[in-house]
Amino acid sequence: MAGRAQALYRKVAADLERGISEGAYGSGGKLPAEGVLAEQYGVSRGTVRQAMSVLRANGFVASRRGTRRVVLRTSQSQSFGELLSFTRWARSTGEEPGGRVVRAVQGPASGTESARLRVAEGAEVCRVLRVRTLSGRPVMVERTVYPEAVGALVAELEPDTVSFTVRLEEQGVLFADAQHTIDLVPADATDAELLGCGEGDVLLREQRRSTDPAGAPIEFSEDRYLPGTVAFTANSSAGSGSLARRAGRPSSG
Amino acid sequence: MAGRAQALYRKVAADLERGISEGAYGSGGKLPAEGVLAEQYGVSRGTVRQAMSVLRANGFVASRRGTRRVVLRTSQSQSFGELLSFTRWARSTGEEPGGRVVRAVQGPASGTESARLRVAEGAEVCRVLRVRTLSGRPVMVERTVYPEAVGALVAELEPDTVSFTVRLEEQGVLFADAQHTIDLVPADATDAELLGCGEGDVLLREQRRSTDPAGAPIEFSEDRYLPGTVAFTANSSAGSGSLARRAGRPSSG
DNA sequence: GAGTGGTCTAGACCACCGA
DNA sequence: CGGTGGTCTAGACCACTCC
Repeated sequence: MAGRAQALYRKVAADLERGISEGAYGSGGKLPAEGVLAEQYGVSRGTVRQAMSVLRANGFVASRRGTRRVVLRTSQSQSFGELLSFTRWARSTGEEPGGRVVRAVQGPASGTESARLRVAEGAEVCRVLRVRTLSGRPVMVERTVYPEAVGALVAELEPDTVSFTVRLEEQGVLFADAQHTIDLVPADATDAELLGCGEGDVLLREQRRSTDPAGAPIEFSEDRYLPGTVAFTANSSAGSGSLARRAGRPSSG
Repeated sequence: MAGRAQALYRKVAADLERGISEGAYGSGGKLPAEGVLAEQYGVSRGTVRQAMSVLRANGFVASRRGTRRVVLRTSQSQSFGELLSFTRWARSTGEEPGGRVVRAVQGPASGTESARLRVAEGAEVCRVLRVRTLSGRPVMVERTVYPEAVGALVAELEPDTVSFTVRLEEQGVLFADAQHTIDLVPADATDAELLGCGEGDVLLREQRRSTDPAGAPIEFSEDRYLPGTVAFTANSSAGSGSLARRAGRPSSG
């Protein structure tokens, strides 16, 4: 009963998510019991529970012993790809994304870089500085470091390539996991010039370390957004929250 | 084999997390196979997999078919309580937390408030404005709205109560899930006065809607931090990411 | 007490990775 | 080709909620 293009439990989860976002159960409404859903979909209770764990992780339902699951929110969820790719995100919001490479250099990894990319200190890495635009308006400055193997692919891309992420995926680079840190940082001279703001103005910073299915780092990126251009959302639960709060500036750049 | 204070899979997960953070497998190292762990802990493979799903959700391991799981990070993870409670968070970082109620009023819920707390429009809600301090230094302004039942408990707390969250939990209010939005917002006159910054200065905003195990909203809070005082971290994966990116100011306050 | 979700087991087959 | 994780099933017992 395995070996399908898409796992059964993912189809069930997707179907339930569709139902929820279409308001089939209402906001705060109750989902059918596991047993009922199992029969409806013709699957075992275990498969229904696997689907439910996806919905729970995405913040759609609350669940506890003794009562049926309750709808927590009805909005659609965003995909992993839209989180990693500025281009995909922009398009999903109806905006026209753009990007321009300001600088791309190769060189030996610093101590910080080698730790973040898990390569030997002094190993060659590829650094790219880009401005990202929405409908021509600069909104974000992106500083990305790639390990040598990925950097070789990046180096072959045209400077005006809109989405590096999409191109890398086409080359077989798979993004599987990412760790993010979100905080504030004052704009430096480069940020100010590229974004058209004042030096020292506060920007929203997202640092991101993406890894492939084998756990090997693909990129480390530091993105700085102008105020009012972006918001991040997350869900957390007592069982296992992915979101956490840290003190001050953990790795000020 | 059920009916324990803590589920077996949670003990296994906690034990593995401890091993990982103590470097027993190294950074980027491989974990033992599921079958091996099942035998070691004397549990079934299903229980080991449940434990692994916790580790995966918390960003500790990457996993794929064909090879053993790989350690992604070795740092300790924060608890759900430390995410929701400013006080617990501050103490976990070695700081001395403080809080002062600036204003606490009751009144009919606005349209926005009623939607956020899932109460009828015009239903009584309790609004609290507080300054939060670290070692006496103001770092955050907190605007929280409680539904009437919770507000009644809050109203009985002393104004200098350090942690409302902890006191509410003592009264039997259980926090089970939360949805968060993180973005930037300019300081208004109140923020500026309470935080000692300029009006219009950019602050980091976290909006949070917490619900109990039944899915009923407990609070809606809007917290505004001074730059350099806080950072949020999150993990996401292709399977089911809890983090997402949204456009502009989704619900500007 | 009936209904429901939480936990655990045992076993099966498959897809994938790497030697 | 053996080892490993991914998926699915069937069944069991328990804790909890609500009537």
